[in-house]
Amino acid sequence: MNAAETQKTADFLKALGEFNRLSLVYELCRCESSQNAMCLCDCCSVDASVVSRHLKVLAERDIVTFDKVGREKIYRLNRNEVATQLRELADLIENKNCKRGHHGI
Amino acid sequence: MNAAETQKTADFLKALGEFNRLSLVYELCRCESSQNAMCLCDCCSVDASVVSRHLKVLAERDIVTFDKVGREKIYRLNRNEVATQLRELADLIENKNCKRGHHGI
DNA sequence: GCTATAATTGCACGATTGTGCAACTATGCA
DNA sequence: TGCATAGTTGCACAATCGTGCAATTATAGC
Repeated sequence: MNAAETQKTADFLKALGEFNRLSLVYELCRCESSQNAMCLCDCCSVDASVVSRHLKVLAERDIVTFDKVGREKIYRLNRNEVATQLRELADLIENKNCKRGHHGI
Repeated sequence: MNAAETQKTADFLKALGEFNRLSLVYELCRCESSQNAMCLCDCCSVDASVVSRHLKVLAERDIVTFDKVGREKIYRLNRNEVATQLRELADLIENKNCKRGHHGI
């Protein structure tokens, strides 16, 4: 596990590890349909500019994606990608794909 | 998903979402045997006091546990618990256990 | 064109966080 | 009893972060 990979994983977890951002993720998770940013504002009681910045962070980590429709941005959760990343980390931590080293099992 | 649960999950992810803390987790993951704090210092080049604080954070979130042996604290990773939490979140995000709502699928 | 709405950006500010150093506590060992 | 080692804590500081407000950009609709 090199430093760049570790940093990337840490950034991913950090993006999810903030109350309002995780609330946005849950909100997108709950709704089958995609949501624009204004709609997402309702789920966490902060200014629209704050939601905008949080969504930007989530998009930078590929946790959410959006389509631009007119003047709106329609966000959706990257369910598979996020779930896969979490499961890969879970597998790693359970040592399912660690090479067995000098100590043996 | 109530606020307290969301906060708890966010705190868990935040604890993992820092470079040196995640490095400590990886180090504990890599070694089959448990490690004391001084040994863990080697994996991230920071002061011992910093490692001490990071391990405290990880222990508070039940990511690691320790046994006190003499003047040493022998740390081990709570593999199953951490992996389970990550997988539960993955399942939630993939909507495996969300009730299908007003929009239908 | 003009106005309303969606979203972003600049700015400021307070709070939190990661860090190193020095001092401290606690335990093992001679 | 004295010294060495493991680990923690207090303090200070810089950096990051989350936030609100005001101004700005961009687009839809009249």
